[in-house]
Amino acid sequence: MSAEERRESVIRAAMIEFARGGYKGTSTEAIAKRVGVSQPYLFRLFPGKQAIFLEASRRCCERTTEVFRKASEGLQGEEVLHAMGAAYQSLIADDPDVLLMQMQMYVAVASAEAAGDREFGETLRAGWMEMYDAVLLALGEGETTQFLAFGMLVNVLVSMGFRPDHRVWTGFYESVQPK
Amino acid sequence: MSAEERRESVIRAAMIEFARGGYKGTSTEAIAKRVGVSQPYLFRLFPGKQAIFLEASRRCCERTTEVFRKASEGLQGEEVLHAMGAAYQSLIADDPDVLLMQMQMYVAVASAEAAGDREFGETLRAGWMEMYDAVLLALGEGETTQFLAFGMLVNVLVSMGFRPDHRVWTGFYESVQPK
DNA sequence: GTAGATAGTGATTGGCCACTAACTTTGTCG
DNA sequence: CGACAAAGTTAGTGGCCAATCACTATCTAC
Repeated sequence: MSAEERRESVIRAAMIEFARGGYKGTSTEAIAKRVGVSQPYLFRLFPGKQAIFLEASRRCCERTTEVFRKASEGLQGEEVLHAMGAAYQSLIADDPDVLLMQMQMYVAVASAEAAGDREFGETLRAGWMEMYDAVLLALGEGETTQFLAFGMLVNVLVSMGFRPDHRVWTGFYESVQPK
Repeated sequence: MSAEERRESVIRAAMIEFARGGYKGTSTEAIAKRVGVSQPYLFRLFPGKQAIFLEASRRCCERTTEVFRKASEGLQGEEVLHAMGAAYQSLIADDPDVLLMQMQMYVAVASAEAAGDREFGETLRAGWMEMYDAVLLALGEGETTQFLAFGMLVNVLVSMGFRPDHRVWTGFYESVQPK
């Protein structure tokens, strides 16, 4: 397998492992195992652990961005908001790790920033802004913030492990689709 | 100093350290240093690292809950929403670690859950629900979800290190206070 | 003053983990 | 064939870290 293909599979494996264990809580060994490759070989493909995390985070943002772009394609008005909500819902239904990876990215940036590393966050803010702008383009100034806010609440509720039948979810659905 | 007082100061120190470093990224040594006590002594006061994190998380929820209760006291209608928004804003202005600790709690629960530990999350969901119910009592069914959603977006934007003059914030303020 | 409890420390250990260095295997082309 | 490169491995290292054990100091009450 070519180095480029390997890098790709490492990033995919890293997304899963980092999503579940966090930056510090995931060993490069765990990623290597999932890829099916020896642990030291990761350091031939990437300069270090942080670089792998960074790529996985970027990929996570890109994937979400793409989902929003696709969902809003060719739609207008009320329909767009509904389609994008549904698209996000089905994204996290079929791959919950992208949601968790998002959360891990947020706290990783916060920790890096607290430790004095500005650069790490800079890259990820850029990735996040692409997603932001995709939503902005689809929904316009008025509804973008609100859409993202509800999205972030979803992230938190899922991360916290509230089951679908918990009252926080029934409250949530009544709020996004008032009768 | 009595053991109870020490436990209290450990929890306060832990909130700061865990907020910035996360669960895995914070050493018990760092907490002990901040308290001004030897590292092994922490294990006299708490059964283990996880127990310290759990207490710090609970404290973080309680503190937020209290802020919301106080802010809504004696107010009605439109005023309550505004007061609670302002209260949260001033909470995180004078102690940003509360916000970061929240985020660390979310991902820590997610990681524990992914590793098969249901119990850890159970306790923290209970703490979170107290905060939820404080908001529910103050704002009612209609606005609770929305208020929390915007709060979670604030958490994310702060964690990601977006500076106050960044356009995501101007977009945010326009959305919560439309002209 | 001494017995017991309470608060606290120093030294250590076993395990994990990111990363390095040196070596091997597998095409591939002249 | 033989040489070169690209893909990949085994073995090892230095550092950190949660948790334990055995010990010390201080106070209080009889």
